[in-house]
This record gives sequence, structure tokens and C-alpha cells, in this order.
Amino acid sequence: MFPTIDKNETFPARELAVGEFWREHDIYHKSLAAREGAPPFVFYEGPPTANGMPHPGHCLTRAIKDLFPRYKIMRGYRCERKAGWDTHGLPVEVEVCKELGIHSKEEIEAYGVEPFIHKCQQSVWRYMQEWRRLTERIGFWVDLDQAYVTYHQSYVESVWWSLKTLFDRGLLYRGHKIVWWWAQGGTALSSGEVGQGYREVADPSVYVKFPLMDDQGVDVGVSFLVWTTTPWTLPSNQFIAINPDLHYCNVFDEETKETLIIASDLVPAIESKIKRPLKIVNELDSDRLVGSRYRPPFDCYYDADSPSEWRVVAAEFVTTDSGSGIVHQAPAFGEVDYDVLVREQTKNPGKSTPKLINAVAPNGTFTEEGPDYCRGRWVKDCDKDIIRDLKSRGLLFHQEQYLHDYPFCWRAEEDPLIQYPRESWFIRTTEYKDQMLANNAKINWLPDHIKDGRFGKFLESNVDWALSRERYWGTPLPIWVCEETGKMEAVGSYEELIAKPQAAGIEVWEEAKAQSPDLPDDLRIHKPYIDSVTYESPYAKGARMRRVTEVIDCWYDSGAMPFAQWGYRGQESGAVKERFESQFPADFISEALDQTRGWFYSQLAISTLMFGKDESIESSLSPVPCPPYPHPFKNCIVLGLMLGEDGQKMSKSKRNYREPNEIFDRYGADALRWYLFANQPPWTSIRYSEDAIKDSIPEFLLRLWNVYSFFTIYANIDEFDPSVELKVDEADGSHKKENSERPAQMSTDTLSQAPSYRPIPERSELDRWILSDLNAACATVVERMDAYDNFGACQQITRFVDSLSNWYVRRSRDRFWAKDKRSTDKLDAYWTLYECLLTTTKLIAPFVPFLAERLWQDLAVALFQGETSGQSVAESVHLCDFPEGEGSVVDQALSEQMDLVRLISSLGRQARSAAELKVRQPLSKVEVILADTTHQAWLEEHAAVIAEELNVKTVEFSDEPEKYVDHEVVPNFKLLGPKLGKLMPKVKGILAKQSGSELLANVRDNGQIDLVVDGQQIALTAEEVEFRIQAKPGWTSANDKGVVVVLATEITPELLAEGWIKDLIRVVQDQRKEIGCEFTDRIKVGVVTECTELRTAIQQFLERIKQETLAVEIVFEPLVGVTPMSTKIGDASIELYLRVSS
RNA sequence: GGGCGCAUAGCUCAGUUGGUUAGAGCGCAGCCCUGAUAAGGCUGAGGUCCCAAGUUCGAGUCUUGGUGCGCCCA
Repeated sequence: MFPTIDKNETFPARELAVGEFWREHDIYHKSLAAREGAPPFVFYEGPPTANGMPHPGHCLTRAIKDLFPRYKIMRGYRCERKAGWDTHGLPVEVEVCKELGIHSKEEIEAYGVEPFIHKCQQSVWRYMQEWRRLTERIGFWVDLDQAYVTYHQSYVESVWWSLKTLFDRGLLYRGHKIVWWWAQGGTALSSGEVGQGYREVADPSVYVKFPLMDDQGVDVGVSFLVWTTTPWTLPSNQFIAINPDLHYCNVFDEETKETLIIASDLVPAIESKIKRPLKIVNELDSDRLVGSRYRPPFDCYYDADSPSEWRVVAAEFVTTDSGSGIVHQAPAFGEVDYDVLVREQTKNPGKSTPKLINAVAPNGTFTEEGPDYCRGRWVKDCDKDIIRDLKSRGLLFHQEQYLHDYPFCWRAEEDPLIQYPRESWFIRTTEYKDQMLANNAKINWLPDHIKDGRFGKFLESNVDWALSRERYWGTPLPIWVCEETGKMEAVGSYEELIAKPQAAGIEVWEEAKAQSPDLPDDLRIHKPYIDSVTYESPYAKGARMRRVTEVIDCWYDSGAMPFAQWGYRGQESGAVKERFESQFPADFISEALDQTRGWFYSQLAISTLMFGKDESIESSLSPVPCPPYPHPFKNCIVLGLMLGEDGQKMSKSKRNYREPNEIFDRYGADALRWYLFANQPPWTSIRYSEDAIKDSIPEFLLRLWNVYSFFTIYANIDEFDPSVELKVDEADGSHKKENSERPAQMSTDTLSQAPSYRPIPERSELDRWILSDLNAACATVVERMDAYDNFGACQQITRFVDSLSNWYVRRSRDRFWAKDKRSTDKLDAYWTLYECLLTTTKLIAPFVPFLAERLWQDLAVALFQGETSGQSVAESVHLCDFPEGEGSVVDQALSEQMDLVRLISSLGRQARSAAELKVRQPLSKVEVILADTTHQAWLEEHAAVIAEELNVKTVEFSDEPEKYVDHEVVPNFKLLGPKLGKLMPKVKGILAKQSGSELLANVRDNGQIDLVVDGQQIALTAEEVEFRIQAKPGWTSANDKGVVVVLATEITPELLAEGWIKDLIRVVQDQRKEIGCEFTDRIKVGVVTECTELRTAIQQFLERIKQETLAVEIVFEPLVGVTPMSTKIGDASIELYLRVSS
């Protein structure tokens, strides 16, 4: 017996039970064990941060990460899934600061770095339970208990090892770089962080006069007109830049009687700004301007003897898009400005080399070196005073407001960022740009435009990775500096550190641990403890080596996970090395689009630098044999972003989405998964749509469930039990066993051992058809999934389940209702449907794992439990092999034929609907006209099916189609286009004008159509034209895809009577249900009516009514003690009495 | 300002190398079926495939230029 179905049980409730089953029986690990020794399929989990609540967008990531590993493991690969957590970084610090109600670095220091770090470590796990719950509830099989954690000592040390390797290869360097600086927070922001904070603001835009001087330093009465939007950087001016490719000229301002130098192209723009004309005096030689001296507006740093500063430099980046074509350069506050300084420094080595000028302190206020009225004030607040000052000294030419996008701190939204020079650590990624590009070219990106588009473009504009962060909670940068000489060393592990000569300071950690024994040991390698560890300098006697203060960008942490997840530190041998090498590179990763510059880049960069092919690296420094490209991942699905229900970014405060937990409780994880997998390719950005999730249930889950439910109801009634069917007949002695040692997966080779299981070719067409469709669907699903196309795979599955439900089961119903429980046809039907359900169960297992498991348990496991048949069945569907589709079962012709039957039925119904002839009313005949008669003979043999579907007595395939249809001849554009070219429209016109029937006859007789177009002889073969048919008006008909169905609409008295009987049967069936009959109950029926014709008809069809309604007796009088129901059959009123027969 | 992507029915989305009737689901309307019943089926209405120009015998699809939106970068 199959388990009976509890109709009140919900999908979510079933899922919870399945989840429990998986946990209890440890199915995930069993699925790995079953693939011991199998080829690996390597998956990397991009570590989420458990520092915030998961939302529906995370569900997509976690679902897709589950889908492919589940699929691959069923396909015979071994796919380990190690979970991971991203735990470091500014977001964690910000979270803790919020909690503590503090903001700046000063406040953190005042609070104490040590307790602050403890808080960070605790805060990391704040939403851990939610994340675990989401992960398990959505059915993401991943090893949470063996998760890698980026703050763990082994992880940090692995990162250290890689940094040491890069340092020793000269790829990790300290530089001076202009960074986006959050002055209030005292830290630089990564480009990603900066990008989040752009806002449109109005800033002052000023045009300032910089007087030109001769070589002796004497003003010549002409000024450069210089444009800037950051007046506060003017005191730190060091150069002005022009573009020698542009033209410059002297212009005379009549009003002020001044001569100014401006780019010629910009004169009109400036004239319109100041609303008065300027007189062009003469063109200037741009090249001769370069190197000329000027007087800067502030003399804070001015040194008339400097050979290179306060001179005009040439720069390509100067454009005529805005301003004056002459750009103020303050190298301290702009990246391109800084590059100019570096260039000038290179040109002027030695004593006279220009030094970086900077009148601003790290906290964003002017230093003592700035103008007196600015000192100690926030720079942006000084803009007005600086402008006033310039005006009073007659240096201001023009001033206005300028609207542009400017970055603010992404967490402290009121704080504008400034560009500011900081000492910072960099990874020399630019040196590996070409290798990264070569590597990228070999990665299979989905969608593929990421490769040369977003990601490729990003790589091409690669700049060195700014690695260091002047923060607290992160992987400490493992560089120790000699306090005496400034020489540096990288340290590769904690062990290595404390083994250094005269290492000291470890006791700081030990004391803290003694005081609070609960402190996780991993903290010993973090700030502030690690900062206190010093050792003897090998470079200067008596000097100590001290660690630099910075931590590193947490993107480096996550990008290092391919090796750091195993704690790999270049081990020459052993388990760790084996783990790493066997799990590198990844076959598959997937994250959302926002990771392009995040995890996708950090992984690729680190991997290419560490393990890429590079002849210049000594082999001892290249820790693993260079893997073949691509690495560290071969296939990457870049997921679209999920927006909220209103199309806006998902936001808690807007409440434009539902908590994942609520989705699971209402609709279930499978409904959500199916919605995510089956509705669009995964890289489409979608709106969260509750209705679409809900729709997965009737559209797919419930439809399949109903088929399953139908099957078990009748299998139980008929006592069709595969475990009994498969029971080996002892007397027979033919004790068959599966060859494999694995438990049975209930595929064809197992099922076919049952004596009642007939070979497929011997079964009815319907059975062969659905099994053909099933196997074709399997093959396509495999093909699509191997190409990482879950959407295409799901479409196949949907199509198949529709065929199964809306054609196979519907068409087979009376086979299941047949009396003889053991008839060959009935057993065939059961075996066919059973096999379809089992295979579908496996087919859907990666997509909707909960439903699949439940079906498997009920359809397979439950039957064989406690059986002594010698059969053992796979404990879980997820331990089965994925069905690949058996080619020999696929019958292409049969599929086409059945499609035609379905099309004809559909057209017939359409015609009926147009003529308002309900299906219950029998009609005498339909005529079918086919444009393509390939399958006509077959269809004629199967006319009964069509007759039944359309409730007609006969189906005829008209031999005089001209009666019903017009032929239209259309050129086959695809074939004729290249051949005819410009003649095409004319040929089309000629064909349309001629009689279709004649042309058809032409083709039949001569095999071709001869035309004369523009005096040219043209012969069209049968293939080069397409005959379309169109129903002639005047008939009740419908046509589509070369098929016309014509309905005979005359209703004879016989047909009418039969229609009544159909109506009556339906009413009786309704009433059966009304009084709560079991499916097998026999009934007694009483019909009371005035209408003699109806009574006659009932007499006439008595046996049929009895059979279909399981009635033992039908009488024309009331049944005693039964409440009748009143209804109408045709025009006749009847009283219907019905009761269960004793 | 630059890069990338998107724009198709009321809504959510498909649409293969360009080929002549542009599809699905939901929603809406009408009908049917119900011995699968939190069901199921059929039919209909609903489209300037964002706009413009171009390439082509032929453009939802290719090119260019706009417009709008999103993401990334400045």
C-alpha cells in the first residue's frame, strides 16, 4: 500500500518533516559518502556576513548554490560544500559603534580597542541563527559545522602566508596614495565603499587669476584663469596644468582692463558666464606656455627658487568640457594631481625635488601652515572665507554654484569625503593585469557579457589594490618594521612570530585570557594583542621589530578562501595540501552582480598573483604547480539583483518585501525555489513578487502532487503494489538481484524484474508516448543543466508534467477505472505512471528537494520498508543517480503525432466554443484537413481518441479539402531569401495572387512551380514554398499550424438524447460526492421527471449510466427516506434521488 | 562624465544563428469539466516589441543616435 494522503497537510508542513528526516539520517553526508572516490565537482561558498538579517535576495543566492551541487552529485560527482562566514571589516565595526553610540576613531580609542574588538567578535554572530535557519530551511545543503571563518587563527595565518609570499616577491609595497578619506572617521574608504555614497551636491565653482611671471619672477600683467571647485585646496597649490594639444589665447576684459589666458574653445562659455564679451588679443603657443612661472594665490609654501613648482605643466587630462582649460593642481588632494607631482619628482631628482604640499591635517582641518583664518577649521567650512579673501585681493574673476556628484561616507551620510594623501599598503596587481585578463578570458561567465563587459572592462582599468585599512577589526597586516632602520619583514604565522629572537609581548594576550577565560583563542592574532608582540631587529643592534598598525581590506580575506578555508600555508605535504589541491580550482561559484568588484575580483586577483603562470617567479615561491587556466573558478553564474515589490531596492523600512521565514511558512521553500529557478534566467534582475511565488504551487507543485495523489488513490484501490509485484517467486527459483551493490533506485532495470512489467514496446501508444516524452525531457534537462541553464531545464520539466497531467492521466483515466484489476492494459498503465512519477521525482530533486524527497519516500521507500523481498531501496532521492533519458525509448514520430492529436482536440474545442456547442453535447462528426499529410495515416488509426476528446461520432480526414479550406502559398523566406534577394517581395506578391489550389496541384504534378518575374524564369521547388491553409468562411471551424478542424453542427434527436444522458451522469456524480460516497461505493438512483423523452433516453442508455456512476439500480420513482435534489436536464426538470446501495 | 546591462500584453517575465500569425503564467471576461477537488481544462479580449534613423529582399532580433531605468566606476 502507498501511504494515504492527508489532504489537510500543507506543503510547508511536509517540508519541515523532510528537513527533519535529512537531519536525522544525515543524508547530506551519506550523499557524499556514496560518491567516495568519484570525480570531484568543486564548489566554493562565497562567505556571507552574518552581521545582518537575510532577505529574499539572499534566498536566490543560496538556492542557486544548492541547485547545481545537488544536480552534480546525482550525476555522479563528489561535491563537498564547505560553508564559510565573512567576519571582518568596517560593517562590523560600524554595527558595534551604533550599539555603543559612538562614531569616530577617537571615540573607539577612548572606549578601548581591546573591549571594542571583543564586541566585534561577538557582533559577527548576531544573526547567525537566522542565517543557519534560512540555509537549512531553503534546503541549501552545505556543511555548516565545518564552516571556515575569516577571523579564525588558521584562516588569518593562511592569509598571512599569502601576504608574506607577495611581500617577498616585491608585490606588497608601501606607497603614498591619494585616497578617499573619511576625515571624521579617520580612515580611507575602498572604492566600493566610496561608490555607495555619491550624492548630488552644490559646491562653489571659482575662476581665480594666477598672475604670469617672467623668468625673474616679475609679474607681466597677464593672468592664467584657473578653475576649481575646491577652493580649500588652493593654499596647497603646487602646479597648474594645461593641455598642449589645446589652443590658448590672451583675452582682454574691457571691464576690468585685465588680460587673461584661457583655452580658446572656452572663451564663449566664459563670456556667457560673466555675461560680457571678452576680446581675443592673440593666440598663444601652448608648448611655450609649459614651464612658465606664475604666482600662486597663497604664499603659505611659495618658494621663488623652486625649479619646478608653481609652473605650468602639460597634462592630457585637461579638457575643454568645463572650466577654463587651465587646471589648478594640489597633489595632496587629487589622484591625477598626485601623479603630476610624481612625474615632476622624477624629472627633478635630488635636493630640488618638489615635496608634497599639504596644509590639511588628517582630521580634515587646516594646519598651522594654512592661512591664519582657516587654521583648525574643517576645510569645507573655509571655502567661503577663502573666496572672500581672494575677492578682496582682486584674484577672484568669477564665482558660481556647481552641481555635481560628490562622495559622502556611506555610513555617516553627512560626512563628505575628501581626497587625501595617506601612507598605504598596496598589492601590485597592475603587474599581473595581462595574466588576470588571460585568466578571465577562459572563465565561463553566465551571462557571458560579464566577461568582456563589466568584469573585463574593470580588469582593463586595473589599479594597484589598496590593501591596508587604518581600522581595528580585521586581519592584521603581518609586516614588522625595524624601529631603527625602517627595514621590514613579513611574518607568515603566529608560530613563526613567537619563535623570532627575543620575541616579547605575548603575555599581553595571556593575561587577558587568564582574566577572561572565555575569550576565543583566535583573538590572540588580532589587534590589540598582536600589536604588542615585538622581536629583536636583525637590522640594527638593540632595536625592536614592531608591527605596522594597519589591518587589511576584508575583500582580501574572502578572496583568499580557496586556500585559506583549509588553512593552507604552502605545506609541502600532508592533509591540508591534499585538501587544497583537490579542491582547486572551483568548478562552480555563484554570487550576485554586486560581487563583480568584490569577491569575483578578489579571488581572481589573489589566485592569479599567487598561482598564476609567471616565469619570473622562482619555483620555490610559487607554492602549487600552476593550475591550468581558468582559476580559481571555471564557471560563474552572476545573479541579478532582487528588487523590492515596488521596484526599489529592498529596504527594511519600506517593507517592500517579506521576511524569508514568512515566505517559507506560507508557501514553502520549494515554491520559492521553483519561482527562482523556473521563471527567468538567474541573471535577470527581478522584483520580489509574492504572487509569483504563490503561483508556483498550483502551476507546478500541486499539479505534480495531484498526479501523484491520483496514482496512489487508484493503485491502492486496485492493490497495485510494486513491492509485491517485484517479490521474487521462491518456487520459481529465479532469484534476480541487481548487479550493483548500491541500493535500488527503482529505475527501469529494477522495475522490469517484475513479472507484470511488460517491455515498453509492447505497451499501448499512450504509454509509449509518455515514456518517450519522459526520456526526451530527461535528456534535455541534463543537457541544459550541464550548460548551467536552470531556466531551460525547468521549462522542460514543466512541459513534461503538463503532458503527464493534462494528457496522459486524463486520457488514461478509464484504464485505471477498468474492472479487471489484473488486466494487462491496467497493469501497463500503472507501471507506466509509476515509472513516470519515480523518474520525475529524481528529475526535480535538485530543484524542489523537499517535494522530491516526500514523493520518493511515499512512492519507493515506504513500500519496501520491512519487506523481505531482498530489495533495498535508496534511502533518499538525493542518493539516486540523475535520470539521463534512455534514447531507445524516445520516439520522435510518436511525439509529433501525439502533438497533432492534442492540437486537433484543441482546435475542435475552439470551434465548439465559437459555435456555443458544449463538449457534453455529442456531435456527428468532425473533418480534419492537414496541410502536411505525413502523419495522416497514423491519425486515421487514432481517430477514436479525437472522437472521444471532441465527443463526436466520427472523425474524417477530408479528401476534398478545397471544400473547406483556401490554400495560401507563401515563399519559404529562409531558403529563398539568399537565392532571390531583391526579387523576394515580387515573388511573394505573385504567389499570393495565384490560386493556391492550382499551385499545389502544380507542385504535386511537376514537383515545382514555374514563375516569370521581371522577365526572369524562376522555378520554386516544393521545399521553397510553404502551403498554408485557412478555413473557408461558413463552416464551424478552427485552424492553426497547418491544421483545420471543421465541425458538423447538426444535432439529431439521438445526439440530443445522448447529450442529456451525459448531463445526467454528471449530475449523479456531483450528487455522489455531495452525499459523501467513497470512490468504490455502489449506489441506487431514482429519477422523477415528467419528460417522457428523457425517460426513454435513460432506458436506452441504462447500462452506460449504471457503469459510469457505479449504480446498481435506476428507478423512475422517489427513493424512500432520501432527500431529492432538483435540477434540469436539457429543458426537463428532474428530481434526483440517490443513496448508497446496501 | 565613463562602463555595463535592461526596456516586449494590465502585472511578472520568455523569445534560439535576422525569415513574415511575437509567446507563457498571473489578472480580467466567458465557457467547460469534475471519480486528481487548497483542483483541472478551453476560449477570448489585451501589443506602435521605448523613440528615431540606418543596414537588409526581410528587423522584436543587427548598427548608430536619442529617451527612461538599474548596477558599477569617477
